[in-house]
Amino acid sequence: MRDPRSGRGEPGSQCSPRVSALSIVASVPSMTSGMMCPICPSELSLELIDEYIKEKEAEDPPNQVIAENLKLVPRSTDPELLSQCRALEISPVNDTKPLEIPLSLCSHADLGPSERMQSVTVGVHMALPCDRRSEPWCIKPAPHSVASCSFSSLSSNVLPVNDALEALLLPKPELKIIEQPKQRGMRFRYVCEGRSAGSILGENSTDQSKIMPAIEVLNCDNLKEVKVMASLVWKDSPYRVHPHSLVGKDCHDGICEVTIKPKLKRTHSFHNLGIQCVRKKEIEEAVEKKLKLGIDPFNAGHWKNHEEVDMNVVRLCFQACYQDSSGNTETLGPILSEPIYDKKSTNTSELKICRMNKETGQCGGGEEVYLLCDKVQKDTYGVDQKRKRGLPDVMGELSGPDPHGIEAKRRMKKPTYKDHLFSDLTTGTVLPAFSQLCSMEQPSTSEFSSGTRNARFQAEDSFSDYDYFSKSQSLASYMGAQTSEVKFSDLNGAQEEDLQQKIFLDPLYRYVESIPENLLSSNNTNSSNIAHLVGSSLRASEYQEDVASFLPQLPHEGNMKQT
DNA sequence: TGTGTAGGTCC
DNA sequence: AGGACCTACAC
Repeated sequence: MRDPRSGRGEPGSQCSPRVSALSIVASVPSMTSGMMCPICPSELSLELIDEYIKEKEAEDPPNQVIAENLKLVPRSTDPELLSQCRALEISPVNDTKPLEIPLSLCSHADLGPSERMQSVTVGVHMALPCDRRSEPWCIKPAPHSVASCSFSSLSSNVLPVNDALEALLLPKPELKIIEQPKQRGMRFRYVCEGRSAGSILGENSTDQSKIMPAIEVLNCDNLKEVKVMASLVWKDSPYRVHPHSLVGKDCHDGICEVTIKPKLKRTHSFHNLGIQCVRKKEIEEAVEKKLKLGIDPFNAGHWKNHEEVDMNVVRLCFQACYQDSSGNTETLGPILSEPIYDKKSTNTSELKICRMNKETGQCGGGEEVYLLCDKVQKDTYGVDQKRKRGLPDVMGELSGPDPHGIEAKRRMKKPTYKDHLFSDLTTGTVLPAFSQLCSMEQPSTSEFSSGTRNARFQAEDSFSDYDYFSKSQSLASYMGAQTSEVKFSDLNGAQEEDLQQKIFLDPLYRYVESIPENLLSSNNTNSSNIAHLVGSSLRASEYQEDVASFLPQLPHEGNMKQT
């Protein structure tokens, strides 16, 4: 068999049609056992190809570059092969039209129909549009790149013909991100913090198993080495260079450079890659420095209004370069990771529930659960999605026809607010912020305005944004999937009207919905219909962290306390 | 001028 | 790693 790296093979052996920088079209109406493959080292066939190219060169001068660069060396005079090779046809090639080589001489007697046609169009290599000429991945595109550098570099003076054809027919190397960075959870660090900037984790990383962002270079088996560079760019187009820097292992000047030896390993995991942020007043200086070093993957250039840049989010940008078999430098990328958000920033970190007034609810519904949250965002992260789920518009109520909740109170009789707080002291944790509100009787949303200033602001934030509760979606989804139908009449003592009052925390409400009928028998008393949020023995601050762990155990009965 | 908040620093 | 603190700035 043919060695994919050396391009050497045994005459007469079978080989698969290769595709590479040129489009190779194998149109084989029929295969004859014992035929020779022109791609394998069958010198006579190469001679014929050479002759054919010369003919085409005469007919088609614009493709002269091909004929100049591709000169084939005859090595065989096998008459049988000669007759087969006469069937070879090569069409002229230009930037848009693929070179077609019918592989009618192949000895693939056992090829299926789908294997007889192979065609891949690979255009002109995308050179990086930047001015970092000193760096290998910043090569300006040639004015008239014809079917890539790897093709134009073919020269009989430099390469044996098999290598030349190998270069033509191998798939083009490709740069790929195989492990995206974790988007949230890492804090950008200032230089003044005098510490490591930590490590960007991979999206699949867990506490038990650390996984780092990783890239892979595909189709690079024949390459000695591939240099990979990572830098930081804006989250959005035009993906300008970001003032923040990558720091850590293999980093310098705000970028990270590593060398991959594909014969040993085609992948690279970026360990100890941190993000060091610059102060706002240092943005311009940082950007200038990078641009002077030629770090500008998308050639997005200079930008004057430094307020434009979002300092709380970056993308990793990967580029790679390698030398082909003729010594020409080829580039891969740039490719972009998913955005990485600064954990410290309120605007980009995940919402966190710091405190909640209770973790249990009446099965009859109609209760309110109050959450105090940290990292409440004022952009619209996740809001639209959750609003579509039909959660109540609490802030909207304040500007609605019943801002004080008087009409709402008149319509329903619900437990007093004190009841909410103290109805189940065995599990609920009444926290200071709420204790300031305890004297109020069942407040409507607007009544929070009459609380202490601190509590009011916390409450407003919490209520307006409680639906950010990131885990609630997965919880709600799970519960949605588990929901069994509950007839209102089955709920002992509960009125349909009560049930139709959605409580604030949607997952809890769905939880109530999901109560199996056998737990809602007429023997139950009103007070027994208490739905407990699983993990309610946790302090509220611990609750959020634990949601994920209890989700898989959520069959109804096991998570429902009867008190 | 008071207040809240984002940015930045310290521990 | 992440909370606390300080400061500058916007409103």
